[in-house]
Amino acid sequence: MSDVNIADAEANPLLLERQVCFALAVANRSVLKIYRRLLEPLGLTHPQYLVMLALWEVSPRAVKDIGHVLQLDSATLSPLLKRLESSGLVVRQRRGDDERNVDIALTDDGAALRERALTIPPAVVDALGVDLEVLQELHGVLTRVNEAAVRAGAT
Amino acid sequence: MSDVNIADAEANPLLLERQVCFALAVANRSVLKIYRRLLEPLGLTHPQYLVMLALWEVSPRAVKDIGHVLQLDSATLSPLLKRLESSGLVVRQRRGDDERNVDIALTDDGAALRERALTIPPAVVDALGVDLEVLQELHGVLTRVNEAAVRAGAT
DNA sequence: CACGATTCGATCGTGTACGATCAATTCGTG
DNA sequence: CACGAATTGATCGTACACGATCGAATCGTG
Repeated sequence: MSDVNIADAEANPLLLERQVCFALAVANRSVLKIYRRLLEPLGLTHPQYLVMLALWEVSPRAVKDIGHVLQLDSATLSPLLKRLESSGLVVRQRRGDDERNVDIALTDDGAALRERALTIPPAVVDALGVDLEVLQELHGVLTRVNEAAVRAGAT
Repeated sequence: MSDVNIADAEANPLLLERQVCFALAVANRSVLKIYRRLLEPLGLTHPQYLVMLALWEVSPRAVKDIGHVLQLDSATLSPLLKRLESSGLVVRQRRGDDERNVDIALTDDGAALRERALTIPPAVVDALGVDLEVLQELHGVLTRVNEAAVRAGAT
C-alpha cells in the first residue's frame, strides 16, 4: 500500500483516488476478517450481525426499513432473513393493515443473543488496536462520504 | 444513520464501534455502486478494475503478487483472472523457472484499456462530491486501520 | 537419489451483493 | 366500481469473498 505516497497524491488527484478505492476495499475485507472470527461462535455472518443490530434497536421492523438503514435491497435481504428465520432468531409475518409489508420480529432466542453479542464490539476495538479517537475520525469521514454517495446514487 | 449520535458514542464506546462497522460496510457498498455504473462501459467489475490497476503498474505479475497487494486469495483471483483472460485483457502463462508460478500479463487490448480508464477516477471524485482533503483524510485513517487489521489478522 | 515439508494455484461449498424481472397488493383518479 | 401507476417482497442469474482442501512442483536435508 506504499507504492504511491501522499505527496504524489497531492500532485496527482487520480493517484489519490486510486489509493482511496484500494484502501476502502482492503480495509473492508480486513475488518470483515476480524468480525468473522468473533461472530462464528454466535453463528452469525457480518451482514446477519448488522441486521440483528438493527432489530435489537427496533424489534418488529419492516423489511423495507431494514433495507433502508443498511442500504440493502430485498434481493439480498430475503435469503439472509430466511437464514435468520431458519436459525430461529427471527420470525416473518405479514402486517394486517397492509398485506404488502412484511415485519421481521426477534424471537426469544434472537433477543437473548444480544447478551452474547455485547462482547463483540470491545473485542473488535481491541483486535484493531487503534484508538477510539481514530475510530471517531473514521466514522466522521465515512459518514460524509456515505451521504455524498447516497446523494450521488439517488439520482 | 442518525439513530445514534456522536455524543452517545463518546459516552459508550460500544455504540461508536457499532456505528463504525455500519458506516464502513455501507460506505463500501455505496462507493461500489458508483464504480459499477462507471465501469460498466469498460466491461469491468470493481475487483477486476483493481486487478487491472495493479497490472497497469507492473505488467508481467505473479498471481501471488496480485493477491498480496489486493489482499485477495487464489480462490477469488482464479475465476476472476479467467474472466479477464476470456475478455482478452490478460494472458496467463506458467513461469519457466518455477512451474508453480503463473504470471499474468496484459494483452495489447488490456494495455490499451488504460486510456479509457483514466476517465474513471475524476468521475468518481465528482460523483462523490467531497473535497480531496476529505479523501486524503479518509485515506490516512483507512491506512492506519488497515495496517492494524493486517497485524491483527496475521495472528 | 529419496522423502517430508512447503509453496502455489486451482477447485468446491456457502454466503453475500445487486441488476432485472415478476406477482400480489394498494392507491389515486375517473 | 374499475383501471393504471406505484410499492413491496420474492426470484433468477452473475460475480465476488473466503475457509477448506487438493494436486503438482520445488526445496532442504540426509
